[in-house]
Amino acid sequence: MPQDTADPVGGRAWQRRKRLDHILATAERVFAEAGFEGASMAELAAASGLPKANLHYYFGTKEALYTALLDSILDLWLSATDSIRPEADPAQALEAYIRTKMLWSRSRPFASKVFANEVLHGATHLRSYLAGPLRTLVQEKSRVVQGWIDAGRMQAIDPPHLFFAIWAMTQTYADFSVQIGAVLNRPELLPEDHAAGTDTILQLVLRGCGLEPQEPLPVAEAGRAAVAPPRRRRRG
Amino acid sequence: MPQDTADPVGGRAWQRRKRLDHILATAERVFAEAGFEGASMAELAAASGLPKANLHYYFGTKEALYTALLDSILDLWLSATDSIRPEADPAQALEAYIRTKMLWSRSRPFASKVFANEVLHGATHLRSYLAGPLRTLVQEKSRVVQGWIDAGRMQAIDPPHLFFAIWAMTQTYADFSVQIGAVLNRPELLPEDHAAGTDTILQLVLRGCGLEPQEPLPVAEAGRAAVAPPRRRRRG
DNA sequence: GTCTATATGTAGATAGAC
DNA sequence: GTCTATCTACATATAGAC
Repeated sequence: MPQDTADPVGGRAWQRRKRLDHILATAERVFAEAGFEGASMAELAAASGLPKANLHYYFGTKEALYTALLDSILDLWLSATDSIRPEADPAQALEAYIRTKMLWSRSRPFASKVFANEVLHGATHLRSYLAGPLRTLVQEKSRVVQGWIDAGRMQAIDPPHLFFAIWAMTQTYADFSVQIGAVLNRPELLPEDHAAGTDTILQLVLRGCGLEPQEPLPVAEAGRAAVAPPRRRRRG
Repeated sequence: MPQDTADPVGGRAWQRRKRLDHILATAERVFAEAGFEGASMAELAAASGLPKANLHYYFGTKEALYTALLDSILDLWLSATDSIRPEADPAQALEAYIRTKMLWSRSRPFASKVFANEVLHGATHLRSYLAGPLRTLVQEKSRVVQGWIDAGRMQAIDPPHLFFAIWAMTQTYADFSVQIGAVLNRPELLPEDHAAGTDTILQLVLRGCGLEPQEPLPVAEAGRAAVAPPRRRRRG
């Protein structure tokens, strides 16, 4: 479609950006489902409704498209730990972090899968990110957690490994959703499955860190996994 | 495949099996690092020191080789939950399960990665396994855990989601070892990293399920308070 | 900017000598 | 059983008309 010549409000740049975003959004899904090698430019073109040549026009190579996609995902990734600050309440901060991560597993499962696939296969395109910004972030947030421990505000635990555990537990609801769905006997995960997962992770992390759940929620019995047997309250 | 007539000690069949195992062992590493699509028959042949044509002679197609590899991994997978039996002590049973899974992440990281890659990309070759034997196993073991909960022997928790959490936390030390290594600033994970991970996971799961760690380390410090921070080293 | 037609490499798979 | 040489298909990437 031909572009107009008058462009008073940045219409052209805007249209270009819109197409780039459209291609990236499509690529996120396709690369998530097939991996980098498994996805072909023909498949990406078909999925985005464009001829192959257009993808090359916009991104040059398949690898450039892929790294552009990774970059757009990383922008999102680093901002999740905002709640973990020295002055925050440990239980509230960890709960907010876990809920944020679980929300992403539900809303951006393809982004999570692309990231997982890249790390799984050696993180060739992510080495500098992992050893740079991510490592720095973990060090910084680990000092915050260690500060809480030293102040007697929570049980001692190895902070970096606590983060590894939280990442693993939350991202598994995106990366391994096929497995979880098969075990729960569902074609795909339901919101209540994510809710049950969130509750489970919160219990493990908060109790595991000596942080009793704030106050048993009045509606805590709602939203359990359908496959799970009914839950009794406490022992005794 | 032509069978020989004279085979007094099974030498030929044994040699054949030995070669198959050699190819599968090599394929486990190559498929783990590159994924199914990313690995080529030429690469597999080079890695196993055989001509390409031999791989085709033994397995027919690349996909047949891959599914044979998956089968050999699944054989291993289902046996880890043996410690979870009704009459067992919940803390000991869960600890044994977690230690077994962590041991596999250390000793068979490639197997874990192949499995992870397959699930990540839709589990095309694993659907019947996930919805069949695995689902059955989880249901069975979930009943055991629910029995412990109903008997007041542990804190209430959603059993299937507890298993998802344990799988995620333990397998991340194989599947995402590159990320963990980068954050910990190591070229590859050390035994002590796995040990620290095991301790962290055990703490989260056992305390999270209301199961105090069995016996505090014999390193004195009499009453290790539940929430107190015993972490600080000797001060002076 | 867009898209058809095509160049060029490499993949999986096999034929056939040994 | 083993391995070299080769076939066919499809991958990425591009040339060049519009």
